[in-house]
Amino acid sequence: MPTIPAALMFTLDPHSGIPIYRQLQEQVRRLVASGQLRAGVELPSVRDLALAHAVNPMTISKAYSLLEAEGLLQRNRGRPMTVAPRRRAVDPAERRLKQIEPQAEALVQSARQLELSRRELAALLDRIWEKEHE
Amino acid sequence: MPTIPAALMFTLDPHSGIPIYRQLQEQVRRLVASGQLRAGVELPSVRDLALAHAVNPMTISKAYSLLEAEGLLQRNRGRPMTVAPRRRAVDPAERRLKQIEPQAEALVQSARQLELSRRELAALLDRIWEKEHE
DNA sequence: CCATGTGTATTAATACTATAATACACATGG
DNA sequence: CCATGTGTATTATAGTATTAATACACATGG
Repeated sequence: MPTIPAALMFTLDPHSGIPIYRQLQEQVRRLVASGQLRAGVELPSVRDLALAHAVNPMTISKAYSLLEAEGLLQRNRGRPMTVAPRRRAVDPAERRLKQIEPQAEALVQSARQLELSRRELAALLDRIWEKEHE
Repeated sequence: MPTIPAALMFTLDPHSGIPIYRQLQEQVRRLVASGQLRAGVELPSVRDLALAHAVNPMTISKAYSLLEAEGLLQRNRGRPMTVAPRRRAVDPAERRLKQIEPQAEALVQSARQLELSRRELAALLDRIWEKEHE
């Protein structure tokens, strides 16, 4: 039996303006890319996730379906979704950096529009990094 | 006559998944907060912006209306929108940092889910910062 | 066998986003 | 005066996002 509710691996905010299914989709992508979700691992059930985050089950299912279409997840009839077997177990750092790049570019643009210095931005990120140390 | 098309102050991407009107809204907020758009300055016309970014004029108008409701912009019948008079000309760094915080938190979360190190993230941001040096 | 657990398909309803084509009220400069 | 420039209101259409309530097919453990 799972002692830690796996449904809490994810952060879903219905009020963030970003579609819920896409929040989930991107987080799964990252956890798989980093190997925190390895091939064969079962994902939280649609109903559990939906319940834990007060969201409609079909919204979760939509994310799962898209991830299956991407080849990241594998559907198993009557059984939980699993992480699909992959060529590489873990994406090399270069690929993972590529994945986060657009988000980083957007942040830099915001910082410049706010006329923050590079050091102010770096300090902010350090502070947040510490605050969320696991 | 304006030599530099002011419409290009903004970056609008219809395919980013973020509503266009909100992209514009947030960018204006930041430029005002930093004083790059000072009180009294006229904003690009709805039609110019719409044309320059291949977007519907009403989408721009929606952003302007929301910004006017926020008190950041001022409508002048028959005349271009202007930046509203403000108590402070420029937000102090603290307020500007507050404004970018959620975006920074999201980036840190992504980096952690990708199991990037703090230094890898910092290096990426430095690289992007240099690349977009004005 | 069957209760319980998977994910999914279906259909309906609602809200938000964006486009489109007009039309209007107002201000300004020639 | 009036062409031209503002922003806006209106109406309609389309696509997307989300919720909701069922129902189904399959797998597993007792």
